[in-house]
Amino acid sequence: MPQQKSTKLSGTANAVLGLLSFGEELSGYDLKKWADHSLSLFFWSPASSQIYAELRRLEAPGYVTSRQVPQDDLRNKRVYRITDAGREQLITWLETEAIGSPVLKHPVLMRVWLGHLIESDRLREVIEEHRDRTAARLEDLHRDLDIVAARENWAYPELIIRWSERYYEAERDNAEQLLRELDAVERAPASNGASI
Amino acid sequence: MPQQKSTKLSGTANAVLGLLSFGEELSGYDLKKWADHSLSLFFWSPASSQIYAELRRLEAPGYVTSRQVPQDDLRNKRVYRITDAGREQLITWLETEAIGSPVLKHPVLMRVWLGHLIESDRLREVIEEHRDRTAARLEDLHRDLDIVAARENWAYPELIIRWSERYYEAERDNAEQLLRELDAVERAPASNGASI
DNA sequence: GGGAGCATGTAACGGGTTACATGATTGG
DNA sequence: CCAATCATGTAACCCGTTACATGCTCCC
Repeated sequence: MPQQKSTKLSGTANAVLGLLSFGEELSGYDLKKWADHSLSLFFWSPASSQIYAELRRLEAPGYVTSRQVPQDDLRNKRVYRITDAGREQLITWLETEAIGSPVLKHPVLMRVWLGHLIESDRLREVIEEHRDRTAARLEDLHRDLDIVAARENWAYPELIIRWSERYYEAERDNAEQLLRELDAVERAPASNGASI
Repeated sequence: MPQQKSTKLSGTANAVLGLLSFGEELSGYDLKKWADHSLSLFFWSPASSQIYAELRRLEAPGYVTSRQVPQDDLRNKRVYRITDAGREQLITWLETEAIGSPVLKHPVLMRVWLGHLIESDRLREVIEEHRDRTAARLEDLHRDLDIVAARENWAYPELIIRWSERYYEAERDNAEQLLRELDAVERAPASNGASI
């Protein structure tokens, strides 16, 4: 086994390893979809092209193994499985990697922040859309919960989904509250000079 | 004025322009600190080196102007001010740039997700630390609110801080709830096989 | 005297995205 | 038959970080 000096893996590489750490054999394609539903809740969902790249990067030092799956059709499909070395690498990463503070990139709030440059009806519209998308996402999430809860050994992912439900509820409520406060600001005695 | 074809600005460049859109003359150094307190709430805080780079990139097409400020000492300080063209650019960006969904990068949740690879006491510790840091951050934020509320024309940034307060409160409560659910999971009839 | 903060950068690097390419199968 | 989905990648590019360099001044 080619156990060369581990050239430090990126966060994304470890995230992919994490996806595989639940024990299933998955293809790059599977991983992408899987990532869209789980990873995206607290990390982000890497582009498919990167997932394939990471898989190759993980296979070289032996953190994953792959095999070609014979399909009934002519398509070729390659599935990956985590190795003991891979699991160990992931554990070490979790232990040693510094835990930074959460980072939020929120395009809607960016617009609110720059509210003095946006027509106020448009701003309200953006927030309302966000609130509605959040509510919709919440329903999807609830469906995911049922799926995950049915599985054995998925207690921790279930906690993530429960957490995310609370998170999205708060997001929805915060948007609602924001709309109320926006009303107050805009009917206030012209304190915001540059406002449109 | 060198109004060349605008080579599309990055999100960060527009964020810096946003910081300047409140009308003050600011140095790169100021902008960095300013960003740490406001931008970081809903975007992220760029490295200082990048702020300086963006400023140069913004000055070339005339979105900002700068002037050297004579100090009493020998240090040289350059302050930047947004131009009309800059304000227009920012407005256009806000109107045309697609509003993506929020992205959250949350190292603590990543650990929860991979709870089956972490010693359970350690996991609990990580969450508790996160809860406490969040609570501390909440107090800082409350101080920022007073500062911003005292200013004229800062109604929108004030909304952001209010939103962030609610956000951090939810984060703190979610962490607390997570700890309770973690108890339940770990005293449960061994459903999580690979657990340590 | 020395450390913290002020102030501005450069160079190298890597990580990740977008856009594109290819081709097969399934379902309406 | 056409769109959607399955499935895997390559190449170009940019964005942003890290690490470093420089030198001042204020305050203990």
